Amino acid sequence: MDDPRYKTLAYYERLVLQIKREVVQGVRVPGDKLPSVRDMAKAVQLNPNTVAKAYKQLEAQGVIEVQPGRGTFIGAQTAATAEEKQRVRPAFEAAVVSAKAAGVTLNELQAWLNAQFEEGQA
Amino acid sequence: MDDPRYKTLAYYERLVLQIKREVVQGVRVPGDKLPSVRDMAKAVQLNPNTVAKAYKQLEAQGVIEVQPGRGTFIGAQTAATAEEKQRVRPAFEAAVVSAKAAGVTLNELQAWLNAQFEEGQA
DNA sequence: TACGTGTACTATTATACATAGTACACTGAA
DNA sequence: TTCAGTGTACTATGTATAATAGTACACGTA
Repeated sequence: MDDPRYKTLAYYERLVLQIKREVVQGVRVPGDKLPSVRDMAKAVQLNPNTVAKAYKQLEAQGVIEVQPGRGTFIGAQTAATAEEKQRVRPAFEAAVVSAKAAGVTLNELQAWLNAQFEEGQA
Repeated sequence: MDDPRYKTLAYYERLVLQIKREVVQGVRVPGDKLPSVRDMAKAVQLNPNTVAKAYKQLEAQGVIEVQPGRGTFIGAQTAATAEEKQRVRPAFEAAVVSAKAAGVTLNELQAWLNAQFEEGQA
């Protein structure tokens, strides 16, 4: 969250992705408390409303849980429901199509995919 | 290109993805001539400028080739350069992270990935 | 009570998207 | 040369989203 524009993702989208990465990599584990909207806003140099927007989206996707009056916490990593798969799959397939159109091979994509999951084991 | 908003992708982005799909699936092969900006605009019910924006992006990514005064053609599918990999990989990894955070397993993502490449063989 | 929490609301500014219309430079064929 | 077709460039307008600022509310805990 430093430069004027990242050209691809909005601020709140970048924050959403960053928190997802930390959860996936085990940096944040279920039950961990996230900084408050105001504290996170100071930490990442954003407006509290922008952070709230990111939190709201993460909650809608089941990544975090909001306990009114207490704060927000990392949710338990449950298996994906059919609805969640239906939400995530188009974006995944679009990324695959773009990569394939650019000339990336299946073997290479498999390597990228496995690398992402090996990170989580560490 | 039918409804008011697809909620995720802009019109020109959807057109870019659609043409990539057709190239990846073999519906359009290298050397094929794409409809002109004006004809495609009529076909997909969009403004010629919006189609031109999609064509421009496809050309920048090496998917199509513009021959001034003649038209646009599907380019030869070459191996991905280091720059192209660097452009495509972040989007792929972001999709993987979101899927993993939603609870999608590695096996399932591998299946989705393989399915996309099996389509191209048909 | 007092405090911290997420949330809701209005308002403003800036950017991107999509449209419309016009014009230009280029190529190939009549 | 002339003409049609091509991609491209430009200005302009209306809309939608993003990000900001500021204020206020309902909730749960110490």
